[in-house]
Amino acid sequence: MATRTDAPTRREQILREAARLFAERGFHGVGVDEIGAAVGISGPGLYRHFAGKDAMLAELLVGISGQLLTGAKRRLADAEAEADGGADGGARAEVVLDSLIEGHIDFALDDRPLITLHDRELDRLRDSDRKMVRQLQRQYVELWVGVVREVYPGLGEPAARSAVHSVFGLLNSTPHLGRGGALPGRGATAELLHRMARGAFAAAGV
Amino acid sequence: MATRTDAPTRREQILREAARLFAERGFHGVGVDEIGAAVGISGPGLYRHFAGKDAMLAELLVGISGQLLTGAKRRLADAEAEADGGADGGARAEVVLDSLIEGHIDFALDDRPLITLHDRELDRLRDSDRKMVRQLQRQYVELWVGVVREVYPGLGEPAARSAVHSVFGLLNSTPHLGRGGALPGRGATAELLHRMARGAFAAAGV
DNA sequence: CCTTCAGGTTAACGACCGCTAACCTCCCTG
DNA sequence: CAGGGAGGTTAGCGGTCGTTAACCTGAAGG
Repeated sequence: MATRTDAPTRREQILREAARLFAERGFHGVGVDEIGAAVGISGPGLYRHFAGKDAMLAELLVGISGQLLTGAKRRLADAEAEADGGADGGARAEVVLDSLIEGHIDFALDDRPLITLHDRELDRLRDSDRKMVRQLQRQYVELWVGVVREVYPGLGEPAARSAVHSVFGLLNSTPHLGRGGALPGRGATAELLHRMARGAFAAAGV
Repeated sequence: MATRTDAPTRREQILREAARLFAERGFHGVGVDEIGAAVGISGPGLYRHFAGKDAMLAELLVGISGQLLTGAKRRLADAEAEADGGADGGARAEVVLDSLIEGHIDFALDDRPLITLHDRELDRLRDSDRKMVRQLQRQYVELWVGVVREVYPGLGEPAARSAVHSVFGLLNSTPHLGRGGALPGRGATAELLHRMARGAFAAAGV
């Protein structure tokens, strides 16, 4: 894993602050002057880095969806490679499912503003960008559905897809946990979410 | 139960359409002219019924929160009255929890736009309205937490609160189930969500 | 040393939006 | 039948917002 030690570029800085502001007050609720102020430059200076306000949102959403999908594919491939000796497909699927859940939880806990934007501001995109994001999201969902149905063969495809969407709703609830009296540490929260997700899937699978 | 057969008033009509539009494109993304057009009158005509755009959102959010809380209190009281003979508190708590889940699912399935607004546009309210909504939400959560801890005594209060928020995230995922390939009927969806919620709680409770 | 260019600045334009003002038109009622 | 209020209409004001234009500056490169 290539951990970055260099300073974030101005572009990345802008994207980070824009994501935070969009998540807090909504896309239309944030002005470009505010975004500029958040990174120390003023309003129209942003246009040296982005074509417009829409372009920032597009890059954020495409980036999120792509990152989620790429991570999931990697986890799937890792598990395949690791267990190429053992013939027990069911047990391998269980491991993959746990890995997918863990990855999604990491994302939901570390990038709450992005997780918020992800299912809130999709309709503010240009048609082409929105189609791109939707396609990435669909691939991500279908990857989960495949793994879930391997672990719970009794589950039909529509039910599995509904179950996956619902578990996403469960995992993406992390922004609501912030306000007042959450669990002590990040680890405990992650573990609780993981157990609940597995419990929900188990209950869905007959 | 007093089922209404009379036609909805203009006010209610406006609130319904406003809720739908706000949920689709966000509070700031909808103009008053659009809301007016959706009910057949034009722009400023709305001001005969509401003090302003903010007032519509406020009435919607306060109404939702109040309705959820009132329904939950009623279900709690009903269960207390119904089981005043049997001394088995644990079994009664189970029944109450099932009833709470059922009520929340009904709401999430029947009023998807409202459920969407409920956790998306809260920050667009005036301070006093926002405090009111937050208080109602908090009471609703605490009512759930009490019941959940009765069913799963091993669960600490912070964990129970987190679990409740997460299950809300699961149940409120219904807007995402609409797009393409959902389950056949409303009943099947409700049943699946119910099972998953119970499974999630069970997995949370050690 | 001159040029170039990345990355800023402020001023200002045009569009849009929430809201008010002024006016109109039924319908109900004494 | 007078009149008054409920519920509309259109015109327009004031403010905000995204975007562009024009200009400035400091550092790199030949």
